[in-house]
Amino acid sequence: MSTDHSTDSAGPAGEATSYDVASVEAKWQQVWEDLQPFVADDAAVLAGEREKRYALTMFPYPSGDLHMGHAEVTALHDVVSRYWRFRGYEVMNPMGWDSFGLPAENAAIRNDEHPATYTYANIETQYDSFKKFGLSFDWSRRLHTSDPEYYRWTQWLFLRFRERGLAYRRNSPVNWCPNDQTVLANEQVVDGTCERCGATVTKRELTQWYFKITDYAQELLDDLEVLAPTWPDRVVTAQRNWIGRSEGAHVDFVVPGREAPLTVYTTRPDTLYGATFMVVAADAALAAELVTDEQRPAYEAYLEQVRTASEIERMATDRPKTGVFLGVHATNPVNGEQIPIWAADYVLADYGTGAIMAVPAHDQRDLDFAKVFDLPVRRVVDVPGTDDPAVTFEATVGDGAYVNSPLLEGVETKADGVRRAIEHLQAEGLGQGTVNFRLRDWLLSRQRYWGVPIPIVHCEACGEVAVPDDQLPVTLPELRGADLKPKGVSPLAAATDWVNVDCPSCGGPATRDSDTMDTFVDSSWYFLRYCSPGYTEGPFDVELAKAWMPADIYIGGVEHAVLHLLYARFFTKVLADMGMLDVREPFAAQLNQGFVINHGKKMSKSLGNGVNLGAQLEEFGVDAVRLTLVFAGPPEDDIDWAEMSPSGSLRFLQRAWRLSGDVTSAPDADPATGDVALRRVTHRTVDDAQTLVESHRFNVMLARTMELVNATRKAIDTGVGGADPAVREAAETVAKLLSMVAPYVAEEMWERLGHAPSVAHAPWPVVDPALLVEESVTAVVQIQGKVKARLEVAPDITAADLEARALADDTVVAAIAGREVRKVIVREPKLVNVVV
RNA sequence: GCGCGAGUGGCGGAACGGCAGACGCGCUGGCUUCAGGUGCCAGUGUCCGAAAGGGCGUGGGGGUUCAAAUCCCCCCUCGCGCACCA
Repeated sequence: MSTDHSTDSAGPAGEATSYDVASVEAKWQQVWEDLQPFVADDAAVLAGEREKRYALTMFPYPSGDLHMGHAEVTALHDVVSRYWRFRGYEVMNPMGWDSFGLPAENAAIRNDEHPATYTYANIETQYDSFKKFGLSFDWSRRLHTSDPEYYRWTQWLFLRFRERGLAYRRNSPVNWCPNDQTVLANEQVVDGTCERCGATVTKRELTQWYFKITDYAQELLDDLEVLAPTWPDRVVTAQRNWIGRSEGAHVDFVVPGREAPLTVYTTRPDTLYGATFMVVAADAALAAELVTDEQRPAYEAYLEQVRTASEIERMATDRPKTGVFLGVHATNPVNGEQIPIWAADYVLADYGTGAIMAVPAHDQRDLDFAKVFDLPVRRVVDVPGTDDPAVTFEATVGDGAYVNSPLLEGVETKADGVRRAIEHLQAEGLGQGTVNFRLRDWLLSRQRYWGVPIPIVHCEACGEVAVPDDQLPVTLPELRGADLKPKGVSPLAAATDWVNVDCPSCGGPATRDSDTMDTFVDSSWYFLRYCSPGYTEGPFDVELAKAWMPADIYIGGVEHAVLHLLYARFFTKVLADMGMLDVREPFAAQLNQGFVINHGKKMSKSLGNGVNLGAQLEEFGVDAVRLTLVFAGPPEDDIDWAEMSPSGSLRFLQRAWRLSGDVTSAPDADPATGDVALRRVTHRTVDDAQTLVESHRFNVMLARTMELVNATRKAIDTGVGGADPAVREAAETVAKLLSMVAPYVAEEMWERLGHAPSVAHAPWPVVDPALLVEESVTAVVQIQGKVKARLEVAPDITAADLEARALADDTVVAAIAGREVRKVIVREPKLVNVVV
């Protein structure tokens, strides 16, 4: 189908009735290129000449060309940034590429080439598409995280973090993706599978680099309160859950024959009398150490079984509990009872102390375990309305009277019980009140090629040695094709020329760390680099970052609710502690756009239901596609492209454009001499548009713009006519409002209205408050809350007058029909409610 | 299981506690047109009615209020997030 929506056809007066989309796009792309209208002026902001606004959108990964999702998010971004520019702010509006990562590496293996080939070719494709899309980005700030000039500073930051004890190496079981042959951060494991490729994740014991994000757990949690008013609830909640703060106690259990006590973390120290056994994580070192020789074969067999079980199996909550007795006992500190210590996989090695006291009566998981292995169940809280869990096998968790608990006699609530128990434990030196977090340290090592090399050298004599700052960047060796195939260790390890170096410290033989960094490291600070992209003295110019930060809005997908957004917050806090930033939160406000879906389903290659952005642009033009995306509904909602009408959008744009041909007054005509009724509509529309854009209700802003177009059309055809200056004012206002969404047609209108480009440089219409006051308003009269009559009244009518007019109205009198008027509520000038 | 969020015409969606359905899509009829498309005019929640007019209507039930799509409680449905975190 090759529908031509843009053929000029002659109207009755020989006037063109539509514009040609393709030629208009070509024309204005060239003009914008020449004008360079969107470069942010650092000097103006540093000097305090203009207030700054920093509009940020999550930068894309360069896989293929842009798709509908990119189109939507950048269309929304452009509304905000163009609006801010209109309102006189100095707007920074950058874009770049998150260009390290696996897809490029996999493509390189497939095509026997270097990952950079795929990466930079796609970047150029996307760059051209962004330009065609008419976005007002400041391309002078363009960056790519895979450029050595960029990743030099990623390495620099890593070294600074390490100096502060915030980057460290340790040996521990890690999530391993057998397909990508690399480790994954906890955050990248989704339902036991690799977030990227979907392969079932397994565990491996490896020495890996970590960022100590847990040092900032409390602050990351606390500052969510600050963000809550301007961040989406779901993001704040997701982060709060992810950080997972809980309050409880460490309790020491003496293990006879062992010097150190076995310490557990519990949120229910008040149920200590009900602890009838203990469980240690099967894969924790502790379990291997505690097990008796007699039980060792059984334990090792169990451990083997646990290790080979996939994450998916392990995480299935309804699967029967498994475990093995370790052959040892511990002493319950409050009653001296000897209780058995078991190993099981339902206890996690890396949460709390990796060991728990099991209170089966009041914890369902412990009860399930007790049931399987026939361990005793002792109720210590008598929760009203429940039966003994030992009988029902339903653990109880509510408040109740403590039983079998001498220390807690007379205590009635859980909160009091916990408090009393902690006081006792602390007084007796048996334990400590404490706080625990679910958040783990961020595992950043990756055994892949296309990422930032970790700037560390391992020397036999000196150990771990940082590459000196003046030797940064540690650049990637040139590897391609089959060299990059995953082999369980980083491909860099095989590049012997690159790996073998002299120790920077002693000059002896040493090897480079051959892992690369998680690409989330790259994206944790790119928004700072935008502030001074060419800076060579550090990752960013501190003065400029202080001037531009925080980003006033961050637009992007909600899929980054925990990963990227938490990491970026962490980096910002560390950099603030280093004195390089004076904000502790990077993103003042956030907007999560919905997905563009098709026929009710997420677009995907496997479903084959993708909508090709390029084809849509070809058929309807950039403006119509952008208008469709922004008008579809609230930005947070999903858009089902199958239910949208880009052809309707184009029809509207043609209708708006036609206005500009019907204005016959001079460009400098004084609007004050124009028709007041139309001027009222214009000024009311501008006033509303401001509120609507600021509250991100862009779809309603467009609805108002459509109403203004309709009103202007009516004025031209059946009202004051095209020569009235109010018509010019209205048409110019349409061009400006529309330019935030449909820049091509807006420029075209602006030019046709006799102005020099660009409409983006035109002043925002100043709202005349006098024109916001309506000549008359429609007051409704309700009887018992039902509307019975409407009255045209002056906006400044008094309550008494309005009531009198309402009660004198014929239909009102008839509706009251002699009944007794009990009460009259008057909300002048809009409403009267009569209660009879 | 826990936590968020959302339910409004045929559809996307509007609506400071105060006229429900703005704006648009679609559809129906008419004008323009050789024709299709475009453009223009009128209509379009639902029920009764020829009309005037009236009844009913924002997932269901209850409540607060002169007045509830909007606030409160309970329930249902859908979507999303987290999930053996002691």
